[in-house]
Amino acid sequence: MQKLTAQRQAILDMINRSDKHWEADDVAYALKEEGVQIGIATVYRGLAALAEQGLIESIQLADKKRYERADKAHHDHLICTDCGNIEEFCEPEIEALQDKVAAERGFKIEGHQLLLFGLCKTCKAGES
Amino acid sequence: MQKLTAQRQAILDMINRSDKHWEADDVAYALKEEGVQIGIATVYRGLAALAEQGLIESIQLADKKRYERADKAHHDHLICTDCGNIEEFCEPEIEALQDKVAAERGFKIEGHQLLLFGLCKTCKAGES
DNA sequence: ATGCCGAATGATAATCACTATCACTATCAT
DNA sequence: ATGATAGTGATAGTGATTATCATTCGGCAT
Ligand SMILES: [Mn+2]
Ligand SMILES: [Mn+2]
Ligand SMILES: [Zn+2]
Ligand SMILES: [Zn+2]
Repeated sequence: MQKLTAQRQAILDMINRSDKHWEADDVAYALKEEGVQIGIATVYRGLAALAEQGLIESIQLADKKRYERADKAHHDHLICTDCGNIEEFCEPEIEALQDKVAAERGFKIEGHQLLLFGLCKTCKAGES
Repeated sequence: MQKLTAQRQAILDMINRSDKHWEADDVAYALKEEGVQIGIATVYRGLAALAEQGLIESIQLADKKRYERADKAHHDHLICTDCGNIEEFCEPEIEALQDKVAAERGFKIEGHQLLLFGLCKTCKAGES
């Protein structure tokens, strides 16, 4: 079974003290910054282990995974294709409709991913 | 500008004559099967070019891209985590709510991706 | 305290989908 | 024909992630 080692605790603390959506490299770099020595493979394994235990959340973007705190209510994401900023939103009506769609087909939902791509307010304002 | 070469026409025909969600390898293999010789890089480039021209649709799954016919109305996907089967659904109310969420934030939507993961009817029935 | 065992670590090799490079070819306009 | 432009295909490279493997750590039974 999974252990909460010093390295994993350091990763968990790092993620828990911000609202960022972290990628593995970011975590490794930030830990190195504050003097925690940890191999990149250990970061990947730690993130996977913590997510599996529900101590952090993971979201799958196009190419890479991001991790965030697990102590927030469920939400989905708006991703700015210009600056990369990620906003969060919660829309219970959408979730309910997803359940309806699945129920109609005899499909048992285990999870979902809703990503809205486009321009955030700031980037939209600065368009040519 | 983009040309509709013989290779790209072959890719397009292959995709248009089925309802599958193709990955690049599948297309390359199927073409080889029917005697069309085409390099894998050309398949990747052809798929990207056809999608850019709107002649086929692309969806981004966790790790790899899939391509499908473009002559269907917009829809999202239910993905069986057991057998890999992909079902389609269309739910205008969800699309409308997405627009509402974005509008509230001054976010300009350029695209979205909604994936529902879980067990299809068949796989749900055969669970232990 | 000592030894054992499963899990974790970290350096590094490997994987996998995809993209870049590059020499060559096909197409089209003059 | 000539040149410009885009495409092709073999292959090398990329980047995120995972596998390998020798070494180390953390309990726990003796
Ligand atoms: Mn989030
Ligand atoms: Mn589809
Ligand atoms: Zn932005
Ligand atoms: Zn299934």
